[in-house]
Amino acid sequence: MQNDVSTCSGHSEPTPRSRGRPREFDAQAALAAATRLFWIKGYEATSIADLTEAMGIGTKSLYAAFGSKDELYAEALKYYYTTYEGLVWTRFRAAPTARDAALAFLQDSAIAMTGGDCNLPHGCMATLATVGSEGHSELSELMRATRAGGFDLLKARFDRAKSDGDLMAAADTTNLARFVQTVQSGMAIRARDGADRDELHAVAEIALSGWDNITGNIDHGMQSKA
Amino acid sequence: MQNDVSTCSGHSEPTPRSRGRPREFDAQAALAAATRLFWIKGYEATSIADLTEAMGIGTKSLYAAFGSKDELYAEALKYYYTTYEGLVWTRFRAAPTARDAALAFLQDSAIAMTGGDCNLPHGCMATLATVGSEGHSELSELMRATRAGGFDLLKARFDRAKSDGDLMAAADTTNLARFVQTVQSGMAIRARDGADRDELHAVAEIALSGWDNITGNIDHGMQSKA
DNA sequence: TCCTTTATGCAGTGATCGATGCATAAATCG
DNA sequence: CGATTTATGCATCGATCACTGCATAAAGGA
Repeated sequence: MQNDVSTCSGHSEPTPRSRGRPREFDAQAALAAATRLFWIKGYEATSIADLTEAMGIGTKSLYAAFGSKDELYAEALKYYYTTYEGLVWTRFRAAPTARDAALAFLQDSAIAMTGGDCNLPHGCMATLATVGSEGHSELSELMRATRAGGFDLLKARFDRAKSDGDLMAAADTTNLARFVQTVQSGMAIRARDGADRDELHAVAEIALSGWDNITGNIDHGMQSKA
Repeated sequence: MQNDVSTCSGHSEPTPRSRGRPREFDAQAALAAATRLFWIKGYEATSIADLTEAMGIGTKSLYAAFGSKDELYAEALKYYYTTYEGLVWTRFRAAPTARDAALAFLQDSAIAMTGGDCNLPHGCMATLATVGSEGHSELSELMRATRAGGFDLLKARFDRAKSDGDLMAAADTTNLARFVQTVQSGMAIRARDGADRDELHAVAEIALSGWDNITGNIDHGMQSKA
């Protein structure tokens, strides 16, 4: 159900160029290699030399095909998202209730962040990427937007659940979505630190164990202190 | 027991050197400036030139006082921890129950990660630091150990709660501590992305809203799917 | 005062960073 | 076959990286 991953390979002719010497490498495969490297090491710690070696091409070909390191990173992030988003969001989309959706999202995140069914790098590229605050403002904003997209999906699903009668009208879907997003972000850090799949699954389970309390009486069931 | 924070200022003579030209700068203040810079920008994105400017000293003095960039970072991390750990763990230690302790930890983390009472950098230096996987293996391990220390404190407190009768004997304190740690890690990422204090407080509140379900019947209240 | 010790400022070390110039190779088009 | 267009390999660019050598300055001990 979650194998949209099939889109990751199978590109034979990306753009049939009419004239000039044909490209010697598979741009999709090279992008996949670059994506994996960025995913593992992050933007700043990945040098052009690292990339050319992993992609199996020279610097001239890299710049001819992708323009610059920043543009390559942006392409890699897009590739990452389109290739692997299904791992995390497919069951979420098919879930009948908001709670099932949230649980599926966190459970599948636990799987994806610990390598998926093949041995993907651990952790979430979009969540953990630093892309230093100074300079790279475009990339920094792109990352932020990518992360914000996850929040939007969660909140939209929870809002829909209100129409379905699945969630009470008083439920704070914004804070609910923020909470789920925060747990997933935390799982990314734990995965990077070596957490195994069982640990992350347990976290997902615990995170939603108070769902009824949360969605029912979020504002008067807790004594807010601050 | 917990207010070692007093050590952050008030150092007049760190080590009364007997001979030679005296140091012209305040090593503690310089370390504080370096810590702040590392905190904001991370290890890789902070250059020696950035550091010397922020610390107000030359490179020769920096290396004479701290040895290398790696050693300076290790000192900064120690300074960060000893100076600010009280912000997050003081109320935790004084809390009468495990639940109160966990809530205090998350609430105070929300405050600390959004600037505290003065304008500290947002996010958690120990959680968000990358310190690239390659090279820097010592620093990388130091960061991991620092993060693991938080888990140990949480788990120890929850284990103690079992003796107090505060938690049921069947409660899974390991997964409980991992969950709280994961939520706090996620808060660090949200804070770096611009989340305000109210949002993080709401997350803390929601995270513990299922406490009774978690601690009481963690293993049969949920249907484990994976 | 002279010697030793430590600290500082300036200039510069080799290494690596991201990115390019240039000559050449390989394709299509006329 | 030229002519044009695109791709690649090699050498290299200037900038910046973490870090140091050297001369000098400022302290204590004799």
